[in-house]
Amino acid sequence: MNQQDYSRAAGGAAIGARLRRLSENLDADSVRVYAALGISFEQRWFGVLNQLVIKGSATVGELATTLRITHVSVSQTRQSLEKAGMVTSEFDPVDARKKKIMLTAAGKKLVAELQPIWAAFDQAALELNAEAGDVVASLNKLDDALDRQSIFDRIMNCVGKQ
Amino acid sequence: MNQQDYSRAAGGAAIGARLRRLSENLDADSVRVYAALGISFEQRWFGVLNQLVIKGSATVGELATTLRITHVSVSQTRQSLEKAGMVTSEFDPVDARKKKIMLTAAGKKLVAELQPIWAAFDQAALELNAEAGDVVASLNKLDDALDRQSIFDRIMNCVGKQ
DNA sequence: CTAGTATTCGTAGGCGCCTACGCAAATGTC
DNA sequence: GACATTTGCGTAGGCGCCTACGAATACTAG
Repeated sequence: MNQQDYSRAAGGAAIGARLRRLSENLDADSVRVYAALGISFEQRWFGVLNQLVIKGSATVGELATTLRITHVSVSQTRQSLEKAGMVTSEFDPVDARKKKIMLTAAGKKLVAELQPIWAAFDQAALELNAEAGDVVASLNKLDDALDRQSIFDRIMNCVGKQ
Repeated sequence: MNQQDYSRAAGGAAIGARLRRLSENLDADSVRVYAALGISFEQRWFGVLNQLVIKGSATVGELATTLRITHVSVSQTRQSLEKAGMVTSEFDPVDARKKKIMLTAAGKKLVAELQPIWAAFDQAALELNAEAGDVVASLNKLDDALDRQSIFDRIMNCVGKQ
C-alpha cells in the first residue's frame, strides 16, 4: 500500500478529512506559486477578484450567492482587499443596505498580473484532470447526487435501517 | 446551468475552493448527524479515535504520520480528547520525548456507540460513490498524479512555457 | 564526557471558512 | 404614520488544519 493508506482505507467517515487535506494542499501550493513569482496575493481573494473582473462591480450578497459562500466570508474578504487597496466599496444610493464593491486601479493592475498565472492554473488543472480520469466530472456528479439527497439524510436513513 | 455554475466554470484556480466547500459540507452534515443522535463527538476526533481502536495506543508522531496531518494538529486533538475524558496519555518510559495516547473506559464506550454510525457513513459513502461514477477512484488517481508531480511544479512549468 | 545535532512534542498565531447574533435600512400591514 | 418583518451587512468567536518557533530529551562525534 502507498502513503495514502489511511485516507483510502478508513471508509466513509474519513472522506471529509481527505477532501480537506487535498484542498489544503492545493491552497498551500497556490500560495507557493504566488510567492515564487513575487506577487502579493491571498488565496481567499480569488473568488471575489475573479467575479469583479467578470461583472465590473457587485454587492456583498451577490458575491456570496455566486461564490456559494456566506456573506460573512465575502465581507471579510472585502475588508482584506480594501485594506490592501485592491478594491473600494460604496453604499448603493438606491438601497443604503447594499454595499457595492469595485476594483481600484491597483486591483486592475494585480488582476492583469494574475491572468497568466490563472491561465497556468487552468492548464495544470486540465493536465491533472486528464491524469485523474476526469475527476471533475466525478465531482460534478457528486454535487448533483448531494443535491438530490444530502449526506445527512443518507446517513440517517442508513442508521435507521440497522 | 445549475447552482454549481461558479465552481464548474471558474477554472483551475477555483478547484481548491470547490474541494474545501465540499469537505466543509461533509463535515457540517456529519456534525448534524452526531447532534441528531445525541452523541457528543467532534469531527476532528475521528482520525485519532479510529487509529486508537485499530492500534490500541499510539504516540503523537505515529498518529501524525499515519493520518498525514501535522503533529501539532494531533497534539491539539489529543488535548481536546483528554479534556473530554476520552483518552489518557503518558510519557514513554524508554523515550521521555514520546507521549503515548490510549483510550479511557469512556473513550471505549464512545467508540462502541460510534461504530454503527461509522458503518452508516461507510454505507452512505458507497452509495454516493456509485452515484458519482466512482469519485474515490478518481481521487486516488489524483493523489497518485500529485505524488508524481506537485501542483506547484506543474503550474511553474506552465507559467514558464508562456 | 561534552558539544553539537536530531527527534519529539508543545504554544502562539494564522488560514479560509463557518454559525450566532446584532444593527440599520427597506418593505409590508394595519 | 406606526409597527413588525424582511433584507443586507457587520462583529465575535469557533472549526480543523497549518507554519514558525521553542523546550526537552536522545543520539553522535571527538
